[in-house]
Amino acid sequence: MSTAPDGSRATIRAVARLAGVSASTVSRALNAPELVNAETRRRVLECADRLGYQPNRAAQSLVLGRTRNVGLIVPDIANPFYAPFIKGVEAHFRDTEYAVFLADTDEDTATEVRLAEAMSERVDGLILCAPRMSGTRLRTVASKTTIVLANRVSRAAPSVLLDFRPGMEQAVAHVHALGHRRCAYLAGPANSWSNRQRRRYLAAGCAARGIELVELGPYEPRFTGGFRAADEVLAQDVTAVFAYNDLVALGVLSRLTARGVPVPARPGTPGGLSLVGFDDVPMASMTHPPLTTVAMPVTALARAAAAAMHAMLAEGAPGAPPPPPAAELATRLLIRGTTGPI
Amino acid sequence: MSTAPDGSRATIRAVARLAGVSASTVSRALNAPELVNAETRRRVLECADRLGYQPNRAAQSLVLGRTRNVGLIVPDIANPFYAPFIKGVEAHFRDTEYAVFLADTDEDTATEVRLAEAMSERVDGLILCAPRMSGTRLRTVASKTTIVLANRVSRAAPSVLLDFRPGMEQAVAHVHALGHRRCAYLAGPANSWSNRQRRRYLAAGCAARGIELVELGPYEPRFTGGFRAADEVLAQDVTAVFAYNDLVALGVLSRLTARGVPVPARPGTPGGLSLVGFDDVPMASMTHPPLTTVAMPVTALARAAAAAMHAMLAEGAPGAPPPPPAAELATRLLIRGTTGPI
DNA sequence: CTGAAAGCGCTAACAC
DNA sequence: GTGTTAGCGCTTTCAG
Repeated sequence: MSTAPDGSRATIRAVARLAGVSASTVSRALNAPELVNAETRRRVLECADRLGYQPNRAAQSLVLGRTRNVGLIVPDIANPFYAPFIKGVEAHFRDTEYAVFLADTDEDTATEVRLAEAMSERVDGLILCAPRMSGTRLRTVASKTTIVLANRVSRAAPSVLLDFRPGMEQAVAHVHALGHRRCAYLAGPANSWSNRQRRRYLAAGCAARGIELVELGPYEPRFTGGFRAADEVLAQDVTAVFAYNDLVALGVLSRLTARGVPVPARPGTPGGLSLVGFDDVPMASMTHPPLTTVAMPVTALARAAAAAMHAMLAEGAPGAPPPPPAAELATRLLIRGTTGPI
Repeated sequence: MSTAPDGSRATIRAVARLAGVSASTVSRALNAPELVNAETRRRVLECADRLGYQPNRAAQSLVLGRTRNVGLIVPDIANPFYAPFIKGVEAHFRDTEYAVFLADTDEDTATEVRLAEAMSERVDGLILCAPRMSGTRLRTVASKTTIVLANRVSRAAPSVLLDFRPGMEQAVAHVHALGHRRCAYLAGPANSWSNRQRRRYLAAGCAARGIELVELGPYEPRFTGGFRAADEVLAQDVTAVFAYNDLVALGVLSRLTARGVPVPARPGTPGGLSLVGFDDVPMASMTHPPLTTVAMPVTALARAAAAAMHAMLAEGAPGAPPPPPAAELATRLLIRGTTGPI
C-alpha cells in the first residue's frame, strides 16, 4: 500500500532504513542510478516500491528550487479556437517530468492578472496565450517566472506568433476577385492583439485594392456576438463581411439565415451577403453552407510555445531568459461555401 | 521590485533583518496578525512589501503539509458541456487561498489515470468529473488525496450527481404524447456513467409507455459522431431519436438537414424525424430549428462539487474522508423546435 | 509579545 | 560506492 498503517506517507528515511542504506543512497538510486551499485540499487528500488514510496514534491521543490509544473493561461477554454492550443501544449508535456496546469481567465483582464500571479508562485514557467494584461504587468510577471507568450508580442518575454498576413491577404484578394467593393469588419475585443492584427492587415489589403472597409463593433467574440452583429451589418450597405472569428461568423450566419438573407448572395437576387471567418474551428466546416475562413495552424503554434518553454526551462538559466525567438506561423484562406460573387 | 539585485527572491529572514525582528515575528505578522504588536506588525508588513517578499510556497507546503492547490480533471475541455462546470469550480475557488489546476484527459482512460496520479502529488484535493477509470484505480487515487466525484458514484469517494430521471421521464413522456412509438437511442461511450444512466431511464420510460426503443452506437460523443449516427438512424424505421448528448444531436441535425430529412417531420409528409438532445449546450438554442433537449444544472453541480471539496479540505481531516454526501440535482426537458407530432 | 531552536523531507557537497 | 553533514525557507513549539 501507499500509506503506512498510521496514514502517513513513507519518507526517504523509511526506505533507507528498510534497505539498510542511508537516505543519500536512496536519493541517488532514484535520481542518479549510475552512481550506485547495481545490486544496492535493485534492493533500494524494491524497498521503495514495497513501501509505496513517493518523493515529497514540496521537499524536492524546496531544495531544487523548481516545481516541475508549467502553467498555461488562456482567455476562454470554451472557445473552440483554444482547444487545440491547449491540447497541443498538454501533449508536448505529457511524458515529461512536467505537469501542465491550465487556467481560464473568462476573457477578463483582472482575472488574468490574478491568475498569472497565483500561478507564477507555483510553476517554473507560464505560457500566456493571447494575454490582455498591460505590458507593465507582463513585465512584473516575467520578473517572477519564465514566460512564453503566444499571440502577443512584448519585450518582456519571447513569443510564438501566428503570421496573419498571408491568410488575410488571401481573404481580401478572394473577396475582391468575387467583385465585392464595400465590406464590413466585425471587430473583436478592442484590447486584443489578434483584433488589432486582423484589422490592420484587412485595412491594408482593402486599401491596396480599392475596397471600402467599414468597421463595426466591437462584439463579444462568441456566437451571440454574431447575432447582434448580423443585424447591424444588414443596416449597412455592404456585400461581404469579415468576422472577427468563426464563432462570430457562425452567429452571423445563423441570424442571417433566420432573417432569410442568403449567404452567399444568390446570383441575380439582391441583398445576399458573403461571409468570411477566422480560426477554422471544427464547427466551421459543418454548417450549411460551410464557412469560408482563415485557418490558423494552432496546433503548430502550441507545439512551438511548448517547445520554447521546455527549452528555456532546460537551459536552467535562472537569470535572464535567452534572446526572444519569435516563431511565425503562416495562416491561409480556406474557401468553402459562404463566399460568392456579388 | 520583487527580486533582489542578484535576482534571488527575498526570504523571510531578509524581511526580518530589515524590520529588526526575528523570522518568527515576520511569520506571525503575516499569518496570525493578532499575535503581534500592531506597530511591529505595521513595520514588518511595510518591509515585506518593500522587498517584494512572497513566501516560498514549497517551503510552506513542506512544513504545513498542504499545497493549497486543488486539481480538476475533466474528459474534454472542448466539450461545451464541461465549460460551465469548469468555470463554476474556478469561480468557487477564486478569492480563496486555493488555486485550481485544470487538466483534460482527451476522453482517454489511460491519460486520465496518468493525470490523476501526477496531480495527486501536487494538490490537496482532486475533483474528478465523470471519470472513466476503474473503481480499483479510483480507490488507489483516493488513498493518496482527497477526492470529490462529479457524475460518477463510488464507495471510494463522495459524489455530486445529476439526477437524470426527471429530465428523461419528461423527454419520453413528451415524445410519447406526440405519438411516437418506435424510437432510437444513440449511445455514447460504453464505459461512461452518463451513458448508462441515460440508457437506463430511457429504457424504463419507454417500456412503461409501450415505446419500442432501438439502441444504436456507441458513437463518439461529438458533432462528427452525430454524422455517422444520422445515416444509421435513417436505415432504421424510427420516428424519433434520443441522442447521447447535444453535440451528437447537433451532428445528426446537420446531417439530416443536408440529406433533406425534415426535423421534425412535416405533418402529412413521411420520413421526418424528431430529435432530442442532452446537456443544453449554448449552441443548442441557436440552431434551426432550436434543439429540444434535457437541460443539466451544470453550474449548480460545479458549485456543489467545489463546495464539497472545500468543506473536506477545511475539515482538515487528514485521515478518512467524511461520510460521502451525494447531492442530486434535477434535470429537466426543454421543449424547443426539433420535436413534433409523428 | 517576541526570539531561539527544532524540524518538515529531500538533495548535494564532501569525506571516507 | 556510500555515509555524514548541512542546509533549502518556512512554521511552530517552548521559553522568556
